[in-house]
Amino acid sequence: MGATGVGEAVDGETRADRKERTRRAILDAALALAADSNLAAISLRQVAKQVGVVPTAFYRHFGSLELLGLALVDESFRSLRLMLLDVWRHAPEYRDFIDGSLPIVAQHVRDNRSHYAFIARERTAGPPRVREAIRHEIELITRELATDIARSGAAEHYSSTDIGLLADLIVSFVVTMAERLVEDPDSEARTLAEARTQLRMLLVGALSWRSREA
Amino acid sequence: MGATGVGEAVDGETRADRKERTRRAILDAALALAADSNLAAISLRQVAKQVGVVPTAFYRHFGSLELLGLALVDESFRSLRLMLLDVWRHAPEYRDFIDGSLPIVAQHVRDNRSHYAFIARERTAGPPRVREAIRHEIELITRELATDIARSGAAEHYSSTDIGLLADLIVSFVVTMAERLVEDPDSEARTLAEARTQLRMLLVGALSWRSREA
DNA sequence: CCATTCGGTGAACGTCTGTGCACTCAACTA
DNA sequence: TAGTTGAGTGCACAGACGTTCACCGAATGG
Repeated sequence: MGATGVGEAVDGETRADRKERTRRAILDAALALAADSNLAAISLRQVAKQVGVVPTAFYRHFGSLELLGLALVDESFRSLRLMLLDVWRHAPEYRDFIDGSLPIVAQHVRDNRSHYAFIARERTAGPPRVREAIRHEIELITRELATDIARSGAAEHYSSTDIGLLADLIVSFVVTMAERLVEDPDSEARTLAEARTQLRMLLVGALSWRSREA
Repeated sequence: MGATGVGEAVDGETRADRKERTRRAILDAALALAADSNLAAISLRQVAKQVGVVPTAFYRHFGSLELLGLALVDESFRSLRLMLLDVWRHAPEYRDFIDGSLPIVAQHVRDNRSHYAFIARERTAGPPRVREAIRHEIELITRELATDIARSGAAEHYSSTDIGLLADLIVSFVVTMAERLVEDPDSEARTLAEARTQLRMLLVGALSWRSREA
């Protein structure tokens, strides 16, 4: 609960190293503090205290809490995108796209719970610029999924517009699933099993659907 | 931006009436202030100032901002449930469940934007008790939809467990759609058109799906 | 080795926060 | 009509807030 203690000098540490270490401590502290409420409700002074540094030192790293938030969004999605590359690289070798992908996503949520919790909260309740950044990142992922679906030929009878809508449907669903995994980690197995069935309903169904005029 | 002005006496107004009027003003002020951030980020004093009342007067109506939040959840879902009764009462007379229901939901979101915005934010970022209250309300609605689907016989080959999952899938989707309508009211027509197609993909597909063993 | 850079310090400011307390005075009740 | 109730007041407090500024001292680089 107290200070993280970033103050002690470490041997053989360059000045840039140390700055990076403090920066990390600030990011982690903000992530931890926001977990009990949200970014807009925490204070620069709380973050500084948690890090074990004087309030004004904060400004050496971030101009404001909002900019810190944008850095956290960046960090979260950098990791998320690496995971998705993995999912998409491995997807073809699975008989079932669903059984292959969902557990990987769940694993990533488990390993990065605080980041996902941050995204889930700030996506709807964060400062406007943070919300916008998150929305944009999710949109990029949706587009990638759409081109991937098109390339896979799994939806040959879909118009490209409808492939986009299908991708959006899937991404929205996975976002909802991730929110639930974050909110109640103890029910991961059940949440995952249910999501598996639901995604099957959605896909088995959707793939029998045909694009038609508006 | 300034005070709402609840101070002036009104003729022929009972004491209870006046208390209720102030209570309403507090609820509205909190709703308006939270719109620019969220419940956990606003202060009792801001609310009081907005209402045009002294800070301590707040306590005559709510023990804390969190309890005020629970009252707003209650109010939001009371209205929402009335709307759903309407949807479900009228649903059978529409050739297409989707075309009948979605516009009614969209209309309700438009007419109660601040309440929906509040729910969308606090659902993931609110105080724990508020989050829990919202989660519970949504779960109740999901259950009602499930019994309604079962009663309609539209999913005869579904197990009751899977009907529950289908209902959850639909509710989650509509929640996502409502979030988007709130976030970007100007794109209502497009959002609605896309949601229509997506729900069709989901349902046309899902209804061709069959329950099987786990 | 000397000058510079810069992450972190500590005091100070004006403002805002939640909440306690004693109060008023119009609406209510008996 | 006399007495009670209770929504709203006004003041006061101690603490937290963001931000400013001059300052330090170790790592850095010429």
